[in-house]
Amino acid sequence: MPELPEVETMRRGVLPVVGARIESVQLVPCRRRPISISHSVATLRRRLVGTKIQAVERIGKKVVVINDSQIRLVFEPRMTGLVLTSKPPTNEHLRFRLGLQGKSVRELLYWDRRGLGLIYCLNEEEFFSQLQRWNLGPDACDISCSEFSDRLGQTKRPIKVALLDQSLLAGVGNLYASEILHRAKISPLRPALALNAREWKRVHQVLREVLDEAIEYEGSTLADGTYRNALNQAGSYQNEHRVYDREGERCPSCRLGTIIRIVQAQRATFFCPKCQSR
DNA sequence: ATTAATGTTCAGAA
DNA sequence: TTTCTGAACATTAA
Repeated sequence: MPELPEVETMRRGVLPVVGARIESVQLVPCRRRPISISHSVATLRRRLVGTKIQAVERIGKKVVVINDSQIRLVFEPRMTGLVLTSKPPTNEHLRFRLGLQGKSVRELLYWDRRGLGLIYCLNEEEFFSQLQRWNLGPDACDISCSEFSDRLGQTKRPIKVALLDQSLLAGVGNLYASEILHRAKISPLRPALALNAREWKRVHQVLREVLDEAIEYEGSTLADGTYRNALNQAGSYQNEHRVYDREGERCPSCRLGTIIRIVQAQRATFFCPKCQSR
């Protein structure tokens, strides 16, 4: 599920690799299909071994490791991927490993249970052309209110679906979209272009509140327990969810309605029909 | 024991 | 042009 808060937690968790020298690159042998990599392992080795890690950044829901020759190693965890610096949840689904030297951290690992994630190793030119292909909107953590409403307010798709469109806004996923709309008291079914300025302001404000809080709590670890931080510890924001996966429970906000689950764009949406009636 | 559902993304179709 | 559908894969709940 890694959405912005989980990916940001991963990024912060692996920051201690900055300054380390890359000693080895390993596509971990695994009886399942190997994880998708943009180039051959030989190319990765040529581009990475012997270089020093300069920075770890986040772009939308991806973690970007940059070395001192401006090669970017990009991890896209999709559904169940994790970037860690210590023991993964299981050895079985360990997919990729960087051996490190010179810092307290000895390795950077990529683990992925379902294996839907991707790893890219890109030089500057490749990175910027890939950036264009990704076509990501502004990051949900620092978009301004006017940019937010300008970009999302153009479509007649439901606001919940618009929030998930990474080309409009980067970082929000299925879980946080429901949480944000509940706090803003906006129905997920409303066409995005039908929101007025006051409503946009409210959604923009709670967007920041929810994401900042979720980062503070180190993300949400759902029932399947997949998501962990870089030290393989569960997040705790799931305890703060007001609607996500709480079908049938009393609405914690108005205390009158009951949380329901609907499907929009083939994804589960949770909301309170009482206080999110419009 | 099947079947549906799970956080994401994208190609290809409508 | 915009929006919808299904698939990639592994695991669990019904």
